[in-house]
Amino acid sequence: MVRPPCCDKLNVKKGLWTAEEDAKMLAYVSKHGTGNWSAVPKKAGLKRCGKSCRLRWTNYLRPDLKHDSFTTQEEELIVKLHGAIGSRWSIIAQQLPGRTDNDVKNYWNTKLRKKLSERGIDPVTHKPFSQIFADYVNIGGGLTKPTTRIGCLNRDLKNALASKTEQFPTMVSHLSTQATPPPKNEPTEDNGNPSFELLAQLQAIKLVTEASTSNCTNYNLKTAIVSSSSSASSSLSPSCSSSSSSSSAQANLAQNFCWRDFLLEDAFLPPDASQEQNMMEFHSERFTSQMQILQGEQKSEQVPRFDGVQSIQSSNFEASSSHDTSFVDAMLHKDNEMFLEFSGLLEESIYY
DNA sequence: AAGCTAGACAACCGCGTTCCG
DNA sequence: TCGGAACGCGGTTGTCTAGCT
Repeated sequence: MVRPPCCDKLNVKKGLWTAEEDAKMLAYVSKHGTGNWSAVPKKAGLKRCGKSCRLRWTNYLRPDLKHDSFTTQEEELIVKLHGAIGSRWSIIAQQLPGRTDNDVKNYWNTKLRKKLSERGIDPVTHKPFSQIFADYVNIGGGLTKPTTRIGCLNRDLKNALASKTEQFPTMVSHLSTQATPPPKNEPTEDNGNPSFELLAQLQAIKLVTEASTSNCTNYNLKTAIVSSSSSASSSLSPSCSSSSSSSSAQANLAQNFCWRDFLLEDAFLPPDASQEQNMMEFHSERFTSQMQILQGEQKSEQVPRFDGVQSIQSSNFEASSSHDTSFVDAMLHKDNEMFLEFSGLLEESIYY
């Protein structure tokens, strides 16, 4: 890869920042503000690349950052949002004032993932492991190529399987003999469904936060959106809403999409929802305004609006249950389609 | 006391997107 | 319209530290 010009110098310093460097950085920003990071090292007298300066500022030096540990409310919000939109750390961090995407990401990777696993919940799908096991057993008999399925199981689940050997000896043994690593490009943190757009993601977050303020926390709204959002276009910028090529696809998806297919029982309920009231109301308001802006943009561009809120509220919401078509089923269906379409390629990669 | 290990977190890397001349 | 630079994001790696043997 070609290094950015600002990072091209051999004498650029790497590694941890010293207090002296921090002081220089702070002095520079307080005087000139942020922006044009490539010029910052020179102007601030730092032997760092601009990228490193920006990172240090955004992740550590910014005065509005919290440096204390995460609260229970923050923790629960992260879990809910991760369930709703996957590992979109920057978006999640926006809902946590004073936290950066790096903070949230690190906290998730070091604490929350483990915590969920210990509670018997798969941190990727946010479903109880037992349910995933049940799904697997249910579908297992009809599979012609079980090795294509196991790739869907993420490493947390596999780890959990390892620890559950006593409870599920037959299945674990089955998996251990048939498991093959997923293809390099196979998404493991999301579900591989076709893209939905930023709007759907924002609506997902709104639903999550609003659900937490009301009494309907029994519904796993977050998981409902996983399928629509976590494999959305890699770009979350508003421009993707204006993409003409995606508009028709978006309309089709909106027509064919059924939230019910992805609704599950809530796997992670806050111990005391009332504690979150203020925080959730705050986030809900923020999202309402964000939504209004986005919806305004969409109207002006004549892009069909996918109204996930209405979809859920109107008819399908009350029908959600874990015995409906599940997230795992949807993944497997997609997997089947891909296999049929690229059978030659997949055969090669699976049976090596 | 020394060595080892795991956890926490800071920082880097690579890549996609956006901006701008 | 195009190409390069800048920016932003998510995944990964590196470093430090506390606890254990």
